[in-house]
Amino acid sequence: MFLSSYAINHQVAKATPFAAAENLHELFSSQPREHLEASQAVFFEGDDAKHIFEVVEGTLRLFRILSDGRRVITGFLYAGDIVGVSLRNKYLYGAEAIGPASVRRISRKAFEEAVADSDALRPEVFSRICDEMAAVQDQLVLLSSKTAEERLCTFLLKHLQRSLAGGSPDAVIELPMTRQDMADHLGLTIETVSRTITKLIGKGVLKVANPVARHFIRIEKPAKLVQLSGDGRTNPLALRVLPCHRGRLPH
Amino acid sequence: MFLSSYAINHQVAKATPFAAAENLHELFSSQPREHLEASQAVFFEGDDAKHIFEVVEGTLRLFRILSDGRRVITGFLYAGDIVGVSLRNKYLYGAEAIGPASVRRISRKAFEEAVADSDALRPEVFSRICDEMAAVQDQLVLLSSKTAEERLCTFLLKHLQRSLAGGSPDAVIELPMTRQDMADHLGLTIETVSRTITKLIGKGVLKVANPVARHFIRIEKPAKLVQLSGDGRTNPLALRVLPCHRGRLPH
DNA sequence: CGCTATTTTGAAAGGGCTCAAGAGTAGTGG
DNA sequence: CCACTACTCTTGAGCCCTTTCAAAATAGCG
Repeated sequence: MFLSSYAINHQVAKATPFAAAENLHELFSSQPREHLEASQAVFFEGDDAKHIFEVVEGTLRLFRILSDGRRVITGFLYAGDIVGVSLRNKYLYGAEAIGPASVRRISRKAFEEAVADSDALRPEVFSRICDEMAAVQDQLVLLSSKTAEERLCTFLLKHLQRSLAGGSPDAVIELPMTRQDMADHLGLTIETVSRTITKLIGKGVLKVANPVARHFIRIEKPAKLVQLSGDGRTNPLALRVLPCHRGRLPH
Repeated sequence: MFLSSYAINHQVAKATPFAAAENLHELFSSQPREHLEASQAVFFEGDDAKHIFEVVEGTLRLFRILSDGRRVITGFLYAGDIVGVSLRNKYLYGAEAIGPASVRRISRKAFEEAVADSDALRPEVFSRICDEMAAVQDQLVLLSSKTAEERLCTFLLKHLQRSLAGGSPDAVIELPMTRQDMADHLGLTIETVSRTITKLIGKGVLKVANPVARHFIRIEKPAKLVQLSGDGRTNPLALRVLPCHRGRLPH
């Protein structure tokens, strides 16, 4: 597994004319699919950001490694996601496949030219950047002040929403990543993740969907999940009452 | 102080022609300055993002409030910074002045038109978005796996770099925000921030520059600060050896 | 079936948090 | 000039959640 973990070879991305593209997905559709095995890297942190990638199938993890070996997973990418837009010269993080996956790529140069030429593409690029920024901001809130249980529930909730938005009828979500991946993403240890999931099962909030497939989880009480996630915003108007809140409520 | 904490009145930003602007700063320079008192809000989280702001002087804090009153400061803005670019319909966070400050604003519409029309402005907008993204990513790493001391040192180091880049000859940095602000930004409590600073003074790393001005801090041992910040990246090549690092090093 | 990787569970330790009190620092007004 | 008040910051003690270290259980795969 580890032996196969080298960055996929950079193929020559021809400077084909992308002028006709109506949306970002179309921009990639003419490019060949590149297959990735489990744990195979797409690029590394610090590499020259020469390409933009679209995930065709599978899941990717974005990560940074600290000097002492600690790993931080800044996000996950799923089919349809695009990576590399909000970067300049170097990739800010590494990207690798969690399981079998495939991507398409186009060169940054071709991408930027296509976007500059197209009035249809620019809003979509902007929209994706905004989504990415919003996601990172949410993650920042999660890491800075949520408990282990709140982090897990927030994480599961996001996956549930993604699943439901994708047209899935029931509340079963797939978590293709390992517990360690979840831990590194949520700023916890693998043991705490495991314990917290056990606790949530004990509360009847969720259930492992099938003993055969541990990575499928059924949400039994979505409302409870929302409540435990700590995201229940107060009335927005209340935010105006005391502009300069402190870290905790006055008691 | 709290009584004055209402959002500044939205003045009519005339749709003046910004076509001639060579850079983003110029875009704002024709707009009137709006003065802010301490703790006065520029906008609130959830407000319609109708304007883009440039900080002229002073420091702003960007924050989000959780349902139970906890506050997360996602970042600080200093003179020359621009806020509101990477947002869509609503502001993702509130913004308020830490001390006396002033800003200029232009409407989002005028901003977008100017950027769309100018080949000079687009790269600058993109560049600022990338910087913002890089900053949030770094903050994410900080919150997800750094100790209190590492967080403080990282924070101080960033301010030191800003100060030195600004042409300041000595290693004295100004921290206009309160300890509570720092705590809410670093995911710590005010007590831990205070204790950690005391510890760093004990180690001889820093010193309160002047008893009169507690918000000025002199860095005595910059090298030590870097070391304690935990940011010492390993050789980038080493990152390629084991693509799938775990949360901690094998022992 | 046997090996390995992953996950779960247990017990103990530790870092940061909570609660509480004290020490500076500013501003106000007599 | 000093007392009074309000606010920020510091310091102390005990506790709790998460981590650490260790081992057992489970799943995956040849």
